[in-house]
Amino acid sequence: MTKTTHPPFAVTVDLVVLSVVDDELAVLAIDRGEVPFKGRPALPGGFVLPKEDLEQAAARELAEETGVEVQHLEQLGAYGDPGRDPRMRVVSVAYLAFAPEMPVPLAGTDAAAAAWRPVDGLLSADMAFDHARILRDGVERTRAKLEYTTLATAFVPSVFTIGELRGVYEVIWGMELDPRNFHRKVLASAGFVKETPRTTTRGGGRPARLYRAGAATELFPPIQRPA
Amino acid sequence: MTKTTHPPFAVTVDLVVLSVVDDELAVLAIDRGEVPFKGRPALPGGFVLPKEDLEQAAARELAEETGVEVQHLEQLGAYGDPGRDPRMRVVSVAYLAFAPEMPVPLAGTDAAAAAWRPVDGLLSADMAFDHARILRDGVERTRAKLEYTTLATAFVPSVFTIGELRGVYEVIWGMELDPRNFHRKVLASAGFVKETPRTTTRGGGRPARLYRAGAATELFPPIQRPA
DNA sequence: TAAATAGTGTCTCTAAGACACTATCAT
DNA sequence: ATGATAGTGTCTTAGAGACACTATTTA
Repeated sequence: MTKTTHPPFAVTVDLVVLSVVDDELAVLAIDRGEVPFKGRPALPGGFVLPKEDLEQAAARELAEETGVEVQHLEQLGAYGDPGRDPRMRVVSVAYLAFAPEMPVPLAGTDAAAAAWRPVDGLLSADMAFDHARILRDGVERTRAKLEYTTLATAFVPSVFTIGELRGVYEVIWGMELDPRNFHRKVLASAGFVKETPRTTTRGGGRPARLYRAGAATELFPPIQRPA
Repeated sequence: MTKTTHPPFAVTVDLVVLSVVDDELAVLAIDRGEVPFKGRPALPGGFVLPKEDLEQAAARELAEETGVEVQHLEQLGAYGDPGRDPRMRVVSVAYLAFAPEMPVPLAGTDAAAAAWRPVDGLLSADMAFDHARILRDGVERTRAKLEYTTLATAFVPSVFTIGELRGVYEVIWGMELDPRNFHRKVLASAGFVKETPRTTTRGGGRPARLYRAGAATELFPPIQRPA
């Protein structure tokens, strides 16, 4: 390190929390109540406190602003262009998380406007700061991770059918998958899903076997994304 | 964002610059001249200036501290545990870069000790701060990227043989690869390498055709890493 | 000559994609 | 019965890995 004096920065965390709602990829967003970017959609987030680590800060802000709790937070990257916040020099560390379809998040004390919003609509809207870029990066990472990890199970309830799991892939990849080949591939990927004795007819048609998430976190063989 | 006042942080960049030197994976490291961690090996890096973006800061620090210039810098992640620097709260954004085998870096004005050091040895040594963790993350990212990108060509001179390219994979993955299958796979991956009319006997044995890097950045089909 | 590396061909096996076919529900 | 979704089987083809074999150099 150089001996240059260290200019002061603010450090924040921002959260990209994704879910599949009504067959659309959705993200938790708030409407900004203050300038700058007043009234514009933004990702939840806030300042890191002096004694907490970055991931703790992300979990705290998520709970405070949206009432949502997630199992796993994954760092997406740091965003620090000068001028990304017009008030001061801010470096934001973005985190990525996933939630199954769930009721409207409990609006906390902080930002009553927290809600699931379709990602496509939000990316066409004018998001605050560089949040559109962060969101795009989060979606891209998510699409890639579906291929070689068991991430899809984070988007469905604890008990689910193969068809519902396929729906997650279809919504996030934005394409239809062959139900028969998908079925075979999921069962062939060791530890992806674990059979339960139960079935359901909630999708209509022949009753579908219900599964739980298996022990694996990496998929082998992967579920490849068609070109 | 919350309306909490924003505690002051210092923001730095750290660099993981990898190369293959003498058939070993090596990283640019300096020896710290000051407390804390005086005399211990560390990654090059330094404070981000008020008006520069993070990647610019990384490129500047790399040039200042080591005299090395690289074509491509890739963000590895943010490291911000409280206590990672005993002097103050510092969030460091780590960048990853690659260089072909080259002479000892020109020691700059700043840290005359900058040198290529074998990664294995450094990870056993006591690196300053959390630099061992950052280095490990950088190596892991590099191993993964060899599979599905043309990254390996960044480790060889502009003109190279398939055998030399295989050497990069073998050193970074720490395993031997079948020369015949590797050869076939490289040529089968469209745009990975571009034939030149020349050959060389610098490896001994039958003269090997020389290639340049091709136009592709992603490999299809990938060069899969054996289990 | 032997030893070394370069390069081609061939065989087997796995898995991806296309899709025929059967199974079991609701209406 | 029809239509929907679930699930199995079969065929073709791409690509991974094992490895026999040939080519061309240096010592």
